[in-house]
Amino acid sequence: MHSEGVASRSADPRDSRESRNGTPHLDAVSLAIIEQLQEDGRRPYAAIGKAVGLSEAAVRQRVQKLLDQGVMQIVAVTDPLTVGFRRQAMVGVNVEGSLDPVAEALTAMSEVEYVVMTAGSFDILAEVVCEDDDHLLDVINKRIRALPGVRSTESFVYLKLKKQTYMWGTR
Amino acid sequence: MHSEGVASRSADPRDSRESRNGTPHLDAVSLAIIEQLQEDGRRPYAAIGKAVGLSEAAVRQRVQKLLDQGVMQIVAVTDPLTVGFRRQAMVGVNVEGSLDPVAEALTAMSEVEYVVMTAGSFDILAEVVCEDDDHLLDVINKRIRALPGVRSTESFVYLKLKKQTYMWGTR
DNA sequence: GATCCTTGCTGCGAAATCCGCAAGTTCCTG
DNA sequence: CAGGAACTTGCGGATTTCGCAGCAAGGATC
Repeated sequence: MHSEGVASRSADPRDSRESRNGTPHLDAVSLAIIEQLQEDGRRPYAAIGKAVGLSEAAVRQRVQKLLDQGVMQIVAVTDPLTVGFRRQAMVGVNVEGSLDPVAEALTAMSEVEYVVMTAGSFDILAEVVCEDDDHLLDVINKRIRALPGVRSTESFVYLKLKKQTYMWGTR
Repeated sequence: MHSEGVASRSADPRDSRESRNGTPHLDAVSLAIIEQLQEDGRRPYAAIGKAVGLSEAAVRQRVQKLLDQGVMQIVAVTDPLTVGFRRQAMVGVNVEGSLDPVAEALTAMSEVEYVVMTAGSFDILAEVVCEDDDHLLDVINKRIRALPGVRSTESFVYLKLKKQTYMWGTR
């Protein structure tokens, strides 16, 4: 009952509650704004406002807030291959002891694009982006396996990237 | 000798050659433009031009071409959790027969964000983004495992996303 | 080597957008 | 009821975007 439509005047951008990790919930209007910017990160505020039923100024304020809160970022994304990174791999890591130090160390590596803790036969999955085979080998064998707490790793070298989307909420 | 500096007038944006898959190579200036837009996808062309040593119009043309060619896209990216997708998983898939049909089928699913063919103990890795446990269960057990050619799957449910970057080339 | 053609860059107005601000309204909360 | 938050409308001025004409460099052709 707190939002009878996308253009409802009483919609609260933060939707009162907060989720467990402290990140704010988003109402339908902010979702719609994000979807607009997922289609085109440079779309003008007025056009977004027309699409979601808000004034240009309001959209501007919302976008700024979403960016400040870190809920969303507007960036250029590329196919790594095109930009000169020819070897990528997903690395499954098994850890003994606490996961956090290992995850932190992985996060600190510039070659590591993606770090996620998982349930399953790996404790951590990390995506590595490298310039060539030597570089990849170096990162996996010399740096990741050398981290204290790392019991074992398994690598999945990328052969072909088939899909890469950034369209959460746009379906 | 075809590029003695970032601001060189004779730098060829396509760098003459093409890579094996037909995607054009990028010269240093285009790389620099991409880096600027990776920091802020809405940065004005004039500011980028100042940073990379090009006129505003030239930057505009280059960016447009990069977008048209599909080398880069400017989009809003979010943490899926914040946008209401509470369950994510990486799914390793083993296939009997040819990989392509399976990869295509995965690519066609809206819940699948990421599909990559790999070397290693999985043939394909797919990242799945779902709203809740039921949704995730449905996608993995009913839809992915049901695909013809899928021999087995193994799931890694995400517990915590530690890092997510889009900064290829920005190091 | 002269010519043609393509590509990329510059420079420049005109149009559109962004940005900050102020006043007024509505709704919710303490 | 007072206070706060969010939105709207309206407004200029600064900035940015956009389209176009002109020019220079490089390659291809004859």
